[in-house]
Amino acid sequence: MILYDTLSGKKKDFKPIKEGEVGIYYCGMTLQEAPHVGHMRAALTADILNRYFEFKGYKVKLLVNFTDIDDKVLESAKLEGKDFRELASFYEEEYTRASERLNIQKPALYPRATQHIKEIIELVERLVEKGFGYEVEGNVFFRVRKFKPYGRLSGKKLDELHIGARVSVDEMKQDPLDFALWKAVKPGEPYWFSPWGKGRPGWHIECSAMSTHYLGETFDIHGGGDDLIFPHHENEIAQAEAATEKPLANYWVHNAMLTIKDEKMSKSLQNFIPINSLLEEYDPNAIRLYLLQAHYRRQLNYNREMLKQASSGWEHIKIFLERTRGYEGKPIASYLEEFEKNMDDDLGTPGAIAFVFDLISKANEVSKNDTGDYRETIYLILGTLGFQIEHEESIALGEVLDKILTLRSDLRKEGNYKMADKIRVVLLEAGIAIEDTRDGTTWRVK
RNA sequence: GGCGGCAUAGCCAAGUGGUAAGGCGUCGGUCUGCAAAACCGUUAUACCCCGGUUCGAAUCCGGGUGCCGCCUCCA
Repeated sequence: MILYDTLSGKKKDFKPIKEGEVGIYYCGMTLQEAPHVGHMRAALTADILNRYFEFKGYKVKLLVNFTDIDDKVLESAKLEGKDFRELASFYEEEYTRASERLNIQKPALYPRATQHIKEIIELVERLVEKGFGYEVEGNVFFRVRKFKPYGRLSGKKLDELHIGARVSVDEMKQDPLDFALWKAVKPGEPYWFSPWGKGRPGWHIECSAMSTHYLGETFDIHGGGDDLIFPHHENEIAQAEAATEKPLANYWVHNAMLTIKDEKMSKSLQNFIPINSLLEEYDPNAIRLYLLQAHYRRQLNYNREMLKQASSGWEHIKIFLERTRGYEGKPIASYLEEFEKNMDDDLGTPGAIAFVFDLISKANEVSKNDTGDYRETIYLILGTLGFQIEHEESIALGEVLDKILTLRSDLRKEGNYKMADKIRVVLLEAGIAIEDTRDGTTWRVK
């Protein structure tokens, strides 16, 4: 399996640290705003890593973190007149609700910054001891220029950074590039006790502390949105590697941004689509299809038309599965290999999905006896890609519909189309679409 | 200004040296009381432009043009 690694700028063959196991840390979100489609693209990328490694037989340990304390959270809480904990919990709940609906497999853990203050303080202490951190009036800063590899991940040069910089001027910093590991408490703010007095963690430190705490000083994959490459992940590397003198992660995976009208979807631009409102309008599987039909490293534009297209595409798949309901068989090995060939190349979900459509066409050509094998193959692939296929229709509903449809069939034989059509309309109103085909009448839940 | 990425049909999107996947839409056909769906077929002499390398390039090299991301909080 090959993965593109941001640090080396190349596709690299994946080799786990421990045979058969993979540890992944994927940056979730800062709990300051409603989760939007862009956040879900990241969550989905992590989900595909999670599911696909599992499919390949790995034991996966995936962590998706929440930053529930920092400047932005406090600011947002103040604005909404809420306690920051209340605010964070609220958005976290929104996030997990959307994740569930999108059938995103639960990570091993959703670690939160406020639950790891102890680990954070320990890491900051270590950095201070080694001379990478320095304390000024209860604040602790990271000495960026002392960490030589700084800028390697993002390909930035310190002096160039300086030029275009809008680096915050802070009298207390020895160098404008330095960033906060620990912030002294300000009036009215929440705080924790530390060797430097009352205060709270800086923005980047929690990820370094939590990832190494759960996954070890060096782990397999670290991921996140590509807007986090700088400064967030750059700083994470600096903090962790200055302390441990070991690489933080072997592979850096970054998903590209979602844009809307050719602009990045983000809070500051006020152009984001909350995922939960989108979920009210579209089938979660259609949203998943929309996102997975583009490669995760390619910027993707959002608009209604594309969601509509994805909805039609999903209908197509769904109808095939419903039409072949009850067909039995076993997955076809050569086709699964084809699927893997796509996925092994840096998570080629677009190719994998195109292949599913191909398989559906093929399934239509083969004899009824073989259809089951195709169905099972398609089913397995879709499941690995995280599509949710409800396969247990209510028996009672099925029985009732069978009776009604038999009755309607009699009416049609008698030429009573008026009544037959009326039944169709009424059922549609109840959410059941029926279709008359050569082999009889079929039904499906709309 | 620095760094990175992208440019493929009406829309979306794969493909990174061997002659253009797939989806949506369109059009035609089969089926059908009608409807819907399904199925079959159709839809890029061609991959932003100009040069070059090669038997051969969307794919490699050079030069343009346009768009986006990061350099500040952001998935």
